[in-house]
Amino acid sequence: MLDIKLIRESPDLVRDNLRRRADDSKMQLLEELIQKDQQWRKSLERTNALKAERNTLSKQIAETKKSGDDASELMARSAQIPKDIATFDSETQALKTRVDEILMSLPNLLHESVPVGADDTANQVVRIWGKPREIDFELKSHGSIAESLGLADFDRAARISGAGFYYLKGDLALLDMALVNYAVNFLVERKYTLIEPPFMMRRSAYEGVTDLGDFEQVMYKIDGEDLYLIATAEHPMAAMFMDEIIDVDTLPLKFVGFSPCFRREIGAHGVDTKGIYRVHQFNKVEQFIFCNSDDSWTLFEELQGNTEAMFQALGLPYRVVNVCTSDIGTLAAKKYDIEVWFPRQGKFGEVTSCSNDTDYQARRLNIRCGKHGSDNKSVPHTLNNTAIATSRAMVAILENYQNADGTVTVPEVLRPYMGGKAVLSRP
RNA sequence: GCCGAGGUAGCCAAGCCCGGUAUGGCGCCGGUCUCGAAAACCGGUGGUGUUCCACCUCGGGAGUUCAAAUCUCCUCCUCGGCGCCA
Repeated sequence: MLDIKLIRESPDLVRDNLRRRADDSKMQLLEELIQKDQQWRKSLERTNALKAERNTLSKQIAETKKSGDDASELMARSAQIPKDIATFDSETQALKTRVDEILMSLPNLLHESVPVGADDTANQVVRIWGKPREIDFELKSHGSIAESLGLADFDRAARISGAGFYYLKGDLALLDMALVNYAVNFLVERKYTLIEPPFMMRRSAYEGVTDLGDFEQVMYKIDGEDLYLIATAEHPMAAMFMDEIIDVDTLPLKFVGFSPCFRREIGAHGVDTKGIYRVHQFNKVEQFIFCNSDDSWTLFEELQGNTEAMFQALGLPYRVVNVCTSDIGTLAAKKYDIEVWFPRQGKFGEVTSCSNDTDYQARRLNIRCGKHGSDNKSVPHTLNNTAIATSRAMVAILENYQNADGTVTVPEVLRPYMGGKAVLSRP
């Protein structure tokens, strides 16, 4: 959520920023917001004047009665006011409701370095790390590797849960847990506090952490309950301090969360996406930070550095892209994606996403920072980055580390988490 | 799921029966004092607006009333007990 004061004081700054997204409907909403906000303030003023009159009369009545005099004339005058107040009040509230509604639907201000573009081809490559292995045999897709080794069962999963689900078996299930443990240990060593969050959230909390469109497109709702399955551990970590004031001396708060992630939308199917590339459920280790506004750009690079260090240790070639205006979404001011090399598809694919949401997400959640009782409270910045989403990471490992004989080598850093195992083998 | 008790400012409480517009303590911020700190004392410490002023705020909503934290109804949430349970 944007600061309404910023919109009042510097509407052109907001307009110019929004123009970069080339979204006419949002621009119209902004203009409506500016207009309705002015009307709301006028309406509020009139309503308040009436309430002031009522309060004054009320006080006089109380005093008159206390001194034993007759207050019936004052009471008769006062009796007219509530009707007028009710009329003005409902008008004021209607305007305010609309103002808030628009405010919730406007996107964050973009950082100046975000590239402008109409689709993801405009994403800007920031750097490339590593070189794809030279492979002189016919590459298999991750799904057929896993199936032929007996390490995954997609058909039975589809029968009992539908497409987009999976059974992982034996060493592949172990690899999943190894990736989680590796990422958690890596970040705990760097002083991030491990969080195991709730896997479901109420709507009121969820509206603060994400785009309203996600409710229709992405999230699973529990039937008959006000509960949604989380799409990422980012969400419960962000909402953790909803409606609170964080003691400024404790910032920055650095967390590493672990959770399964549930998502309805899985997109296109195909021979290379059969398996665990696009799924309704996957495990993910996620980084999250609350910090002072001055520190967020430094910490943004720290989060990105953490994840790159892990993918380097895993020996997976990747590139980093600066995500463009059409692809960045509503919350982030800037976003880096890591795209790992998928040899079978012969292209880079997204495996992590690092966002600086500046004060936008915290304001939606009504989180402030400062000292209790002091005047200078402000809105903290929030940042999030994937550490490792195990599903995509496993696809990358299966494809990049596959051998001519159909086996898969285990990346060295993961072996301590797999009982020293160097090769994935049939159960 | 059933029964009970609760929800008041950053935290803890009072006020509710009997309606008259938010009371105290802790914490925190500022000041006095001090070489500095502690203590003590003084002031401040929810939100909004056109900020010397006014309005709103006692979980949320509706109602009664000139006037609601207080009375009535609805609703949400939390805690405790029972039930179920890894």
